[in-house]
Amino acid sequence: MSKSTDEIFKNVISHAKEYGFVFPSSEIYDGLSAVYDYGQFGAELKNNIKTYWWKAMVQMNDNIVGIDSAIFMHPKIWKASGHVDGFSDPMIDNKITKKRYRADQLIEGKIDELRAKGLAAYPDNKPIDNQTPPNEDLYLNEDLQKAQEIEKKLNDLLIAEDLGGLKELIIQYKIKDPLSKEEPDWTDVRQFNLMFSTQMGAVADDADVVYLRPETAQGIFVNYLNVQKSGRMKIPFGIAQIGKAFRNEVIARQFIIRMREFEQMEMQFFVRPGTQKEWFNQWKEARLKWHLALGTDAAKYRYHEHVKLAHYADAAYDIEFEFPFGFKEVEGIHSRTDFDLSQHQKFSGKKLQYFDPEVDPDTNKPYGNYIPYVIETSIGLDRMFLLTMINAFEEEDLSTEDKQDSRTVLHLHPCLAPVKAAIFPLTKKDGLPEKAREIMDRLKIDFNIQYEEKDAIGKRYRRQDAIGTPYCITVDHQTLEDNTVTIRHRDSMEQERVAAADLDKIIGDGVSWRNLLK
RNA sequence: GCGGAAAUAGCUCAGCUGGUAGAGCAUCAGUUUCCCAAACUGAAGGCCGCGGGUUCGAAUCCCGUUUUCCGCUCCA
Repeated sequence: MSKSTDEIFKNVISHAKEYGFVFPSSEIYDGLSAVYDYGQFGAELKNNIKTYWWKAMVQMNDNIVGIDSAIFMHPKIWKASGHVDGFSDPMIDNKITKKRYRADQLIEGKIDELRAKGLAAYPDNKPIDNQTPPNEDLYLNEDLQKAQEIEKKLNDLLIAEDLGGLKELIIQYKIKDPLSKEEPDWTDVRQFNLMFSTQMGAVADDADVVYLRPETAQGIFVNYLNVQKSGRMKIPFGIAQIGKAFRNEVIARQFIIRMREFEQMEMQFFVRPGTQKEWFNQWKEARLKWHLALGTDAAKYRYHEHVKLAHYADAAYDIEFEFPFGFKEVEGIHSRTDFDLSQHQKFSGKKLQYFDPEVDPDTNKPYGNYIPYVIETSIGLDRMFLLTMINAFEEEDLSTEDKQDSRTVLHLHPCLAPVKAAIFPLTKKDGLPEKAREIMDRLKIDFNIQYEEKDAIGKRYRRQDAIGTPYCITVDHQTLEDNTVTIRHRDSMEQERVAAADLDKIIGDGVSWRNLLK
């Protein structure tokens, strides 16, 4: 990361705060780590991004519908999804090297080491899978025995969630810091629960633990049958949702890139098994197009293929954006197989099958009952927000030979801009304010409009540039005579004189969703 | 959570070896101004992050604490 890009990122953050886009949460109480609030313009921009997504996904696709599921869900859902087990890790630190490890992985490392050593004792009869000795029962040597013994203890401790036991195990078998030859000084093993839990019910004794959802997807899966039946949906079809999710990140930093409370825009697309690859490719392309339609330089985007796939996936790509601190994931497109629905079928005991009456040309019979496969598109709204801010942000040098000059401008797509137009009387007298307000009262029905009469006209233009307002309309003395105004364009800073009556159409065309969705 | 750095007006900062807080911009009121910032007059704005200690006296020295930044660790 060069200094200047680092600088830009810092400037975007302070710009976001200074102009009412993003504030640190609870700031007057010293803040709350990794939690942020969206201010007056941030909320508008965020809403506009949501609208763009919702229109592109739900409104433009007649086989996709949107839902809004609750954040609280039955605790069993997170057992079924694997989050209860997979989302909490026992961690241990070496006080000497200051390195942190997952305690279970440290022990597994020891097991692997012992195995390798033990297996080396069978030179003539190399085991095929590098794990099992040639004849386990007969020839278990000391190292292999020990490996087996530790493995069993590890599993027991993990199931019992015995953190003290894990530490004892590490000390007992003299497990070293893999990165240091020195004798390690271990801290206690601590559990990092990535899911937030809370209690349901006012009386604590009776209360069951419920989790704040760590992803919105499960709210879609558990409603899959409701939506399919009530909407008479036919495969392939999708369910979209925008909503908050919560993760207790070990380290949550880098502004709104990683927050404890964040918002996701997800769509789960249900398809016939065997067709997932084709749909996966289609959504992978469609989603990148959605990003590029905003006019972002394509070179700032790239796909990143997951080589190591999660247990439920058979393909996964991320869409990454080049932030000032490097390429980071903004959106994931994952082929989730039938894992989630199968799990929920198993844990809930409810059949989640779909009867497909279409005839398979190969067998001449209907496809019949199956659990659909799922293609997921999941975009982080807050990351999209930051991406949009960074991409739009420019400190423009307008200096001429006689005068130093610069402006800070957000080149937001007009559809996303928080304020669509600002209206200024050129001066505060001669009836210009009244005229300007009259025009504004008409425009504000359709558009988010700001009115400003304070300060020099140039200053007012620059203030609007800083929040990305695409149009500034100025009422001058000529307006009083012939009802024309000047309209000034943010990016070019050029002005034209138009009839006040044409403003609705000019602004309307400029901020129309047609520009993005056509 | 660990290590390093930082914290003074809304923002950017100054404030030397301890002597009771200052600038520019921004804000507010007014003046000026017929189209691209920083014109004029005036005003307001500070638990010097918080708590404790040393001292006659602390923004300044010491200890603790909180928050932020930069690394490390984690990331479905």
